[in-house]
Amino acid sequence: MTINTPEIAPEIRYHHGNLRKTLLNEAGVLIAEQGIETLSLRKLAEKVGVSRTAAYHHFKGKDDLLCAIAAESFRSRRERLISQLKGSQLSEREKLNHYVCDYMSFATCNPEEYELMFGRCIWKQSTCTQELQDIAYATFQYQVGMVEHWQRIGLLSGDSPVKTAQILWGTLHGIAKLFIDGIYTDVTRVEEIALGALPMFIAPSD
Amino acid sequence: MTINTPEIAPEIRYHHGNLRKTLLNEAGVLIAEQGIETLSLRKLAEKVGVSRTAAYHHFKGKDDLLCAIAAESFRSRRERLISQLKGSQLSEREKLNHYVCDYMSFATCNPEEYELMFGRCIWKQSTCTQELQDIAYATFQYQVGMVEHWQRIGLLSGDSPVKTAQILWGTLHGIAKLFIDGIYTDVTRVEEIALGALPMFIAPSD
DNA sequence: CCAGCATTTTGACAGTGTCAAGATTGGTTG
DNA sequence: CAACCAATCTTGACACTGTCAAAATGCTGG
Repeated sequence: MTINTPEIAPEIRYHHGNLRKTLLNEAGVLIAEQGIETLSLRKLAEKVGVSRTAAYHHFKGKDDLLCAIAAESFRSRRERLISQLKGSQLSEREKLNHYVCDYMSFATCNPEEYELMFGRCIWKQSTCTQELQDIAYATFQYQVGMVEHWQRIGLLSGDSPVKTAQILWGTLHGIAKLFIDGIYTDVTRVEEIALGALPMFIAPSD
Repeated sequence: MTINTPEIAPEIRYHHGNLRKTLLNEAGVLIAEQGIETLSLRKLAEKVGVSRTAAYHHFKGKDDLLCAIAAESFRSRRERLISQLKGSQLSEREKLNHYVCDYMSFATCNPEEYELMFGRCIWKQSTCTQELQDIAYATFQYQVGMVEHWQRIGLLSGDSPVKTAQILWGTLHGIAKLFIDGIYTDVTRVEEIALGALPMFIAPSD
């Protein structure tokens, strides 16, 4: 029995093996494809090939699953931020430009993932996971650090790094959201608008 | 017949009389109280004292009802904008300040209404009413006109009025949304942040 | 080999939006 | 005044949804 390798020929078994990770992955695919509000645990279970309530032994409920996906997104986003600014022979001004473009590109290319990370469906509930809160706060803090650095070298204006970071983030977030939510329809100009907003933050040279 | 005044003693009648308006009003109350995603047509019908599917003879469906509420909000918002800037002995700079504060105040004091007007639940669907599109576009155009005026008198910087209006609106919208959606929790500082962003748009006073 | 435990399933319940068909009423026309 | 008709509302039903309790199943340590 079970001489056939189960990972090469994953036939239907009662114990899935790594259902939690599979659920997270497939849920991410479904969300990206069909949107975050039309995701249902039942559709997800059917797609994975498992019973309706199987997910409840790996997550406390739907919100818990969404929080786990969002936390994973924050982790990957934070690592991308770090790797982008570490090894690079770009000038600081180019790095700032690149950061803005990358932020808008991520938002417009992965609108449902962005909505999940920064949308109300997670944060408005009081059921927000501590894990998610931690990684999200860490990511924001890292961005505050970036702003602080750009202020120190005289690239960005403004007094308080936190305040400046809040305004900068708010601006990018607002423009992105107006597109993602379908109020602005011309997606090709989202980066253009964001870059147009950037000079307001730049300190007057000399 | 009908000597007894039906508006003073509104006993239960088969024909409600003005169900459409009542549904709109009560739906607005429910949304403001309990949030937009927890609004259900059945709860609404029960509150109004009518059958589950009565609303379907006045609206094509839930989306249609939401669009009608949002359209009404846009109308009232537009009128408020106009009346604020018309009769007022404030300086133009004070008017701009007032506009920003009022925008943030409206968003934070009526978060669910704001979410309904500018959130994805309406605009992402393809079922957006033509009436809603028209009044929303008119409202935005009015704001573009305001920006154009402030640019002409040298108060606001930037070249294209549309572009500047997009960035300004995006900034206010982003900050408001970060609060409304529960990412920023300190609501008392939302106006402070928005006013802190404003100087970036102000033209340098030669 | 078997008991215990983690995992998965089945059954069920309360909600939801929405459609079709029937019931009631008010206004209009003969 | 009466009869009809269209507008309005209700009842019934269906397919979904999230979630819990109890039963079934498979893995694993003793």
